Amino acid sequence: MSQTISVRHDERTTDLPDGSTAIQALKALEAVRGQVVAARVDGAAWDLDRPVPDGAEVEPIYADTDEGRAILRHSTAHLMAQAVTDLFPGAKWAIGPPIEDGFYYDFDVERPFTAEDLEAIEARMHELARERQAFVREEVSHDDALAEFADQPYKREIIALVDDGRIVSEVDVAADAGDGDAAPTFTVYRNVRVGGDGSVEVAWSDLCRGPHVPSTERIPAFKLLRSGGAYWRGREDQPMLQRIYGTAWESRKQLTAHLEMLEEARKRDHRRVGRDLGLLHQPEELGPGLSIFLPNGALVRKQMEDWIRDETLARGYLPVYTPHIAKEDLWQRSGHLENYAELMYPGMEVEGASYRLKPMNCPFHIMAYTSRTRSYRELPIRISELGTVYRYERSGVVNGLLRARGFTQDDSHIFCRDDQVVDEVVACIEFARDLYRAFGLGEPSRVAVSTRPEVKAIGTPEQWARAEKALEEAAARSGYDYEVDEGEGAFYGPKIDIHARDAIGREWQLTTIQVDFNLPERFDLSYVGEDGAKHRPFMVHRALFGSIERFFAVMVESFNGAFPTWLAPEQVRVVPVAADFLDYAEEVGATLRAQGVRVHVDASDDTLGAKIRDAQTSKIPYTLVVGGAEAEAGTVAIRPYRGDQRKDVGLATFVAEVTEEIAARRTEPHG
RNA sequence: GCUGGAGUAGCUCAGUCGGUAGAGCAAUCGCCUCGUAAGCGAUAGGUCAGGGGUUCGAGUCCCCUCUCCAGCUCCA
Repeated sequence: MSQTISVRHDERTTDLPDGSTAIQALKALEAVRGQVVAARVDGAAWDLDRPVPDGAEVEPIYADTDEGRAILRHSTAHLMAQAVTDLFPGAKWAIGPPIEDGFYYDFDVERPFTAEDLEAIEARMHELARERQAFVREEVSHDDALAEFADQPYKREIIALVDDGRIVSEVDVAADAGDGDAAPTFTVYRNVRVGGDGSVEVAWSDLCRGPHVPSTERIPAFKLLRSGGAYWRGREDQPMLQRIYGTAWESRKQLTAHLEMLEEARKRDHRRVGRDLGLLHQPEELGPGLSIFLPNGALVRKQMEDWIRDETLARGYLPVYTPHIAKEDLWQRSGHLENYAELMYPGMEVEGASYRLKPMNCPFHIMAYTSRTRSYRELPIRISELGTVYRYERSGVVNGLLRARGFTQDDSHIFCRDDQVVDEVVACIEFARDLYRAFGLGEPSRVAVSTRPEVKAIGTPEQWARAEKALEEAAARSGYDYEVDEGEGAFYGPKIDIHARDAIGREWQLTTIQVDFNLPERFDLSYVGEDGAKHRPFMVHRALFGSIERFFAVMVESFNGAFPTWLAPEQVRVVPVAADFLDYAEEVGATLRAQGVRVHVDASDDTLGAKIRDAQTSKIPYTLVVGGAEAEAGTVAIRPYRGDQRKDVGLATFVAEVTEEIAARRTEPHG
């Protein structure tokens, strides 16, 4: 055993007494440049107060990085669990990982938490934080871990799962594998009170892999957000626990900014904005998950639909229209009754036959394909439709337009040869990219390849492997970094899902592209090849908006109802300063209308201020104020929803500007 | 589907101890005719989500159902 150890950071090395901790090493190496919460030692996350081995490469983990925040949040989860244990004696605790923007911890308690409980827990957390409790890491044996958590059944279950080599979640498993064949070592983190006289008292302990911040006072800003039920290990056959969500940040400023973002998101809710701006109506009379697009909403939607119709035609897709229902036999043959029945509305008996509302459009597009013999010369055949489908979603999941029971997909099915699949999928990804750009969403935030589900998958493993390979190849060729979501594919084939972020940073799953080798077989699809023989085509399903309704909701929330001019239901509002100038206002309106601009002349007898306010709160891109001066000179005073007013602009100039902005489908206001 | 919370005018909300329903905005009508975010006045608007129960009496207390919200699960 040597008296000194050597540590290094970047190119520097230094010697320290044996037993030196990570923070001592970092300081000795002058490697600390900010608020450090933990270290990285030879690539592994490491507590600052944990001794480092000889020869270690040591790096700081800062609080203002994703990794640093995750550690901070994980520690905050422990703090919360300690507070819950204090306030709810007998509470059993399950797991408490960091998540995007926060953390949660699941508890088994006598009754669900109330809002008042959360306030009390948060208050207790602040008290505990002020006690400056140290997080102390301790390695314990398997048996000691079992004994220590004898009255914590969920912790014991985690230990058992580790024993079995099954991992619940990377974040929470406390075992340190890597000791070869030795029994796993478990780590326990103890929250320790240090008295003024140097006495120590263990306040709370949890089985946890860590690392943690050194002390509770190093948690600068946190807030509990909500509570709700959550199944143990996420499985419906398991007991329901009570989960508390919270958020924690490296500074009060960051916390405040995050809370403001949440409030902004709440205010932007498409159900609220949709009602305020007359876009949507969801009367109870229709039933859950069903919506009316009011005229303002319908005009926005029409622009979306026009865009996708024009683009699909331009890219060689062939339009079809298909019915909303079909005989049950069709759904039998497609496999939907076998694999998708729980999401389908029940049958309607008519003239001795049972009909079903369609949950998907594929069988209809297949009927379009099989309407006559197909030649290899025709492929790929891209059948396209805005197809409205109905899915009997479980009652708890329905959510406005984001999760509806009736919705419309910009659905296409591409029938192609084996050697065309990758090209077609790449073209779909590029199409989706163009769509996101056109609608102001920027670049995709996430591209994920979903593979064969463990349950409910049809087709052979070889077919799946081939289709998954094609999708991965296409994803790679598209140039985006992609992830693989194991087991998340559709029952008939693997898929690529594309996500995008909206104006306030939230991520949405929109586009889906799926390769299907199954339906072509079920429907015995074929084309005549160059060799005169029959061949089986592949099928690519794809919906770029995903659902028009969901994408519409994302548009509403991303733009907060203030649509770019080309999408806005009312593009220009003409406001006469007084009734005397109504004639000129009508003339301005007629001029714009003649150019296809959606314009409304405010002929009410409200005051000018009230009319301006109405136009502003309606988020109309341009308000034109006209009075004597404008009528005299043939000009308008322009008040854009965003940006500065411009007076004495010639009417012809404004018409030219606004029509150009609309034609170019700009997502940023002109000028 | 599961756990919890909530439903009062078109919207946002008040309604005390169980005593018979209220405001602002919106709407309608009238006055005002206005130069850049709310002029003034009047009128109308309710099966208090629906059903049942307790009570002399229920928006209020109890039960059931529906719908919505949050979370889980699921998903475009």
